[in-house]
Amino acid sequence: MSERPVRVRYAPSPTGPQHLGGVRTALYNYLFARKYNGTFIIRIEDTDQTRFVPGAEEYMLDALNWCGITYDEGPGKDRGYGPYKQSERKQMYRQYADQLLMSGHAYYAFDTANELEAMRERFKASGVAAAAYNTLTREYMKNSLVMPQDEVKARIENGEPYVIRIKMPRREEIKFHDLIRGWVSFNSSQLDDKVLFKSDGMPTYHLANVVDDYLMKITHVIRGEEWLPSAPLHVTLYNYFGWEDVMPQFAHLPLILRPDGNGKLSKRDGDRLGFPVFPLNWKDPSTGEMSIGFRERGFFPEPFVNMIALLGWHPGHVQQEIFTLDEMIHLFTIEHIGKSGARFDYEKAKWFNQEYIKKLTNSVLIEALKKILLEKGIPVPEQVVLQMICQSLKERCTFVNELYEQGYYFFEDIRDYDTSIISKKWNGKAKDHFAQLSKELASLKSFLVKDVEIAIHDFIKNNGLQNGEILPLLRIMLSGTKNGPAVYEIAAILGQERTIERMRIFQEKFPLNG
RNA sequence: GGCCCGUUGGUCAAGGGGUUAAGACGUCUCUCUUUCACGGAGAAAUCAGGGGUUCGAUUCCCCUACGGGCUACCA
Repeated sequence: MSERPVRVRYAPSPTGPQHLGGVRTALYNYLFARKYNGTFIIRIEDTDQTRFVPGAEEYMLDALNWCGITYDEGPGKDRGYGPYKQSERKQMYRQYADQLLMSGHAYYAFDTANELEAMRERFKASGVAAAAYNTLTREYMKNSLVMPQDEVKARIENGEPYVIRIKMPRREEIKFHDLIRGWVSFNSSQLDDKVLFKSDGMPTYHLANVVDDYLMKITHVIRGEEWLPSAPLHVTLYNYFGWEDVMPQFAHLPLILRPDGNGKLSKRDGDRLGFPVFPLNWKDPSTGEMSIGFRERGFFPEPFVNMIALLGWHPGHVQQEIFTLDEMIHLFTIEHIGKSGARFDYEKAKWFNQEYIKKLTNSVLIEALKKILLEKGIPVPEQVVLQMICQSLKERCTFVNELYEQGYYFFEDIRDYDTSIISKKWNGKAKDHFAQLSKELASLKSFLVKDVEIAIHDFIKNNGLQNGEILPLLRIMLSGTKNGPAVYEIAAILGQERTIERMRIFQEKFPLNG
């Protein structure tokens, strides 16, 4: 069976926006498929209509698209194995349930929700280990295993609601080899008779999943660790159907944990700690509540994907952390996926984005900056100026939007002045010096960074001054802030006219008490 | 509670019977720049605990502790 062409799938259910973990599962499937020239399939598992959230499916597709994770088969891309949405495959599942019914591996059950609840209470009270519908308890319940044939028939004909449950073997060891965890074994006596087919005519995840994986010729099931406990059920299903020889190999991924405290990462953590957990913005259709996405926060897809890939996977000996998608495809192996859950670290996530920005060509940044300015209705300076701004700011930015936030004074008037320097250094003597410096700057024929730098240095030297007497104040005059690029760069970007202008405005605003 | 999975610095992690136990993020120090950032040089910080096996365990086995997942007519 290892000779079968690799076919893997990412199978989300549209019950809400997918977060980091979902994207990572999709990514690993994608990397695996690409690495082995296989097929990456997306299948929508929407068998539970009650939990359906409008927009969730589109969101997932958009998010994957943003990440550059492309799929070969899936919604809108039928290659003969479709449809790829379980609600559209509804009619296909019943026959498989019937097959199990016929072979005695499944049975009808008529218990109501209340009766099930009562049973659980009863067994819990009597101290029975597993208060579940299982090999022990099923003979006390209302099902086709204990009812006379004609009663079963009558109930069904009367339109009484029923479910179809799997009949788990009594006491068998069920083991399978997990690509990440090695051999994992369960005793069937610990497992319960899960519902395969619901009273609403839809299969449950378990049935649909196994049937679809079989029909779609899936060779490797790469999914979250939360599925590990139900894997023996799936293995049993493969056995009951007689599909052992084409059973996919399993790989159960460790979970992504919250940065602090206990438990897995959730939307709440993002809200509480102030970072995104979703790839894109998500507006909850029922509450209208908006959650910020990595994209909107200023992440580029490349570093986002890079970061997420390394949360649980590492290429081994390789002394490298920044990878392109292609590099990851090349290096990816399931063997190098870790076994333990990884805590999400937003600081590290930011680092990936920052590294990416530092390596970005100015032209890409210029486009991004232009977009921001346009959105804000701010006049866009000429290309050379944008070029200079990006060049000076790129090493200071973690996110693109900081190009604007940190350098807003290039586009708009100074909002406020940092007074700590002013109160310390702005005095009568300084005022005289700056009046003089202003004149000298105004007389410059050329105002390139280098020209400004030379002029200022000469001025300082010729007047027997210290850098500290001029530079910090000039910086405040031109930008209002203590931080930022070299003053000469700021001046050159502003241009001669505006530089002089800002020096003048400053003197007006801070006339030294009268 | 039961079942299953896991445990190398604060975080991501490499390694794997004999090593000074990599690297990165973060933190701190110094340096560059009279700013911030970048860059450069350093520092602190790890094999959960206890038993085995072995000449020798971080590495293999068992137990305990801790963490996590599952325990629905949800996926």
